[in-house]
Amino acid sequence: MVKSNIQNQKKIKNNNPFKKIIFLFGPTSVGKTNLLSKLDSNKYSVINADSIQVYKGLDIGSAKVSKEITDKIEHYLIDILDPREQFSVAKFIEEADKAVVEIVNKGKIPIISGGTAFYYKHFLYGLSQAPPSDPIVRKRVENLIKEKSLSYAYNLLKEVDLTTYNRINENDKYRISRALEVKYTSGKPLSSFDLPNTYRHDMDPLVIGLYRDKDEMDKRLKLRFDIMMQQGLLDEIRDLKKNGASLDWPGIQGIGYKEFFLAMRTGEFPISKIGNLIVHNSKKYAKRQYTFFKSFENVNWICAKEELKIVDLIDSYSK
RNA sequence: GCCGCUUUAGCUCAGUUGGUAGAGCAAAGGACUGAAAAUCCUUGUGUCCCUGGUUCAAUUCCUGGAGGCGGCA
Repeated sequence: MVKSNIQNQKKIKNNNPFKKIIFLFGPTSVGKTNLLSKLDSNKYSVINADSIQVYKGLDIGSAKVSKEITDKIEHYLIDILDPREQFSVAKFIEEADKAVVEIVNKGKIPIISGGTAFYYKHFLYGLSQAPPSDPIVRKRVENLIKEKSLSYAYNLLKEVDLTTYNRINENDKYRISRALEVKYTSGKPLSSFDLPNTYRHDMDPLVIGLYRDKDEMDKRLKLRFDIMMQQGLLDEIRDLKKNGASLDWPGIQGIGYKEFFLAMRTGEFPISKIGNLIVHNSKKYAKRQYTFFKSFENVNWICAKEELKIVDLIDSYSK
């Protein structure tokens, strides 16, 4: 009995679909998509880890992988949600887990690639046991802040969760809201839920971080906007508008969309100005991504220009 | 040509009743507990346009000059 249990465990371990898994991350516009298109589609499939590219109809502004590339190499978690629906890390992990199993069952190796560092982190380590967001409670907290004030909410947090209160800043509305929300839905403070600090599923991943020089990044981001315009970004925005899209749609929070919808709200201003803003916001975003990625462990940092080196690394890991 | 306003951080501008100065944006760095393309934090020495004068002390007051903006010719 005991023996067969051990054997069983061993069997599971050996067949662990999560054992071999590749992470290819880097900031927006660094050249992830181009690299993926160079890989052997019989050996690899891609799982998208980008919080905006999951949305249908947000193609050009999100710099989504083209149909050509998804035809060439299989992609998961692209176009899975309507832009008015809320995606989340939890959904990402759930869907990505399913995709991993599916890919491995096909005899291929999964590559998780995209720019959302938050998703990687929790895919690797898992989430805490804290309750998921409850829209009703979230709304309640939001109203509380509106009626009283943020500092009132912050002081409330001090009463119910001193650890979290000390950890987050008094102006961080986002996190103050979430911390209160957890308290109200579970009755327990957010800080009572520990964050895991080991990899899930006994993963032994290959983690590749792509980078590029600042000047080059800036040039690429600027060029990318021009290409988006050529591809018909304005038509895409117009279609979205026609379908009722607005700033409160989760998908419209994406850079390349929110700037247009903001401009529509505050009164028209020139496309060139919107373009400059989009490029500027993308630069700031890229910087935040680097900062987050730099905090990750076991990363093989490689310049995105060294394509051969990267492909070799992936192939030798996959043997 | 005359009159008025103006010149201070990379940009837009505060300010100092004379004791060499500070906001926003930009830039750089950082954080990240179920919304993360989100949210937030830290970092400000700069010939205070130039020149001469008054003064213990001038970016500040006065003289002259240069640039910008506006008005009148």
